[in-house]
Amino acid sequence: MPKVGMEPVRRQQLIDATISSVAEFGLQATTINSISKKAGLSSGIISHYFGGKQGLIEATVRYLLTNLKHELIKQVTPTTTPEQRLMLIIEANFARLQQRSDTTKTWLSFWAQSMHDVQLHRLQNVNSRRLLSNLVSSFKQLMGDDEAKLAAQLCAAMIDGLWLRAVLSKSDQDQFAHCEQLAKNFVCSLIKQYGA
Amino acid sequence: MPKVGMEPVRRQQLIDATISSVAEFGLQATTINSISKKAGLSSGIISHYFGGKQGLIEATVRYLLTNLKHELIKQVTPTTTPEQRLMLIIEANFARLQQRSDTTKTWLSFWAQSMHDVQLHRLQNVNSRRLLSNLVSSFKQLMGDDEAKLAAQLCAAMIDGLWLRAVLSKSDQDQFAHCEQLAKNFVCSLIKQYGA
DNA sequence: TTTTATTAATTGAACGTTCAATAAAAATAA
DNA sequence: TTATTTTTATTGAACGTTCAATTAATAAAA
Repeated sequence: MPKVGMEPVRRQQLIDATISSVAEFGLQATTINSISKKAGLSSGIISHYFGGKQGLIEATVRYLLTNLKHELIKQVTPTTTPEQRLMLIIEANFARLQQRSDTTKTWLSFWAQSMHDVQLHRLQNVNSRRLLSNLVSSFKQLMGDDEAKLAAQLCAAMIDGLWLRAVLSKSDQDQFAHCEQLAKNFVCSLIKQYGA
Repeated sequence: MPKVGMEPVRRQQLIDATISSVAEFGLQATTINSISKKAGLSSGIISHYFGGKQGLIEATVRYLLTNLKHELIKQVTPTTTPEQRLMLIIEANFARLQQRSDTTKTWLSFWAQSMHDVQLHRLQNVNSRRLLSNLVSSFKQLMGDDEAKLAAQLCAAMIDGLWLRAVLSKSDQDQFAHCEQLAKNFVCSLIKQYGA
């Protein structure tokens, strides 16, 4: 079996299997056995590539976060207007679901766990602050600094709130799309309200 | 030691200890030992009063939910205006923290777990729908039915979103109070926007 | 004494980690 | 090419730990 250069392949296999297992069973019931079984690999391989279960969990979170970041960056061009940029931010955040339906439950599990895990909390904070700073810089081009900060805070809360309630009520794709539209409309009303 | 009529006392002791343990260690690391130790009781008592760990977990969630409900009901009087009622709803929801600082982490843990636990998901849904229906009925007295439904959805998302982001960033009491004020201002702007 | 409340000890299953063994590919030598 | 050695990738059984649940014993109250 052994071919050279399997490392990146195996790492991705295990990360995918982790997302799948956490989505299906929850973080609590996710074991190295449930992961390795889904990956079609042995349990020992986890320690070999990630140093242990905890290392794999963290790598999985990092993967989800960088994915979210790239999802946004790849869409933005020099000609993107502030309004368009705000819409793209919303789309990227709701696409946490659209691209893979099983990632939503995973996000929620990791958020909860981040309250009791220093490493995960650090990663979570980076992500949360990036969303806010992206929003602030976009709003600042449309209104005063103070208004922009307020608008960004409300917008971030609205995105997370709509997303959270959709996940918790096990919404389908259509309901998610509806929430995404609500978030966009909300941004428009913020611009109208505070816009210079 | 044994006195008669200890059941309600012990039950509450164990529920309090569960909240405390989940807040400190997370749901994952909460064991019948960590709970019973915090309660100053033996681990066997959990099975005696709750049939097992799962029974205690569910009883704890039920306790938190009924508490939230009572928090709201006890404030509402026949003379409460719709605007006042909306403010009370927000206060009750943010008071999930104010009354006890360790309950916030507990809420988040239980939300995440509800994605993989049928019983918890049922309880969570009841609560989520009650918030929404409370909001809808209040808004309906201030605007048209369709506008009220929309306002309620946005308001529920804003409450949960602000609350979630405050919890995840480990905000202090002051920052929570600030978020509560943002939520109230948001309700006011909804009324101005859609109000008849 | 009988009942009720509680503890402390015990059980067996499940967990993450470790590690010696193995199997296949790659590299080298013939 | 073919044979041999070395490296890389992977396995799965064994180990020690931890957990929830159960059990028998104990202590106080009725």
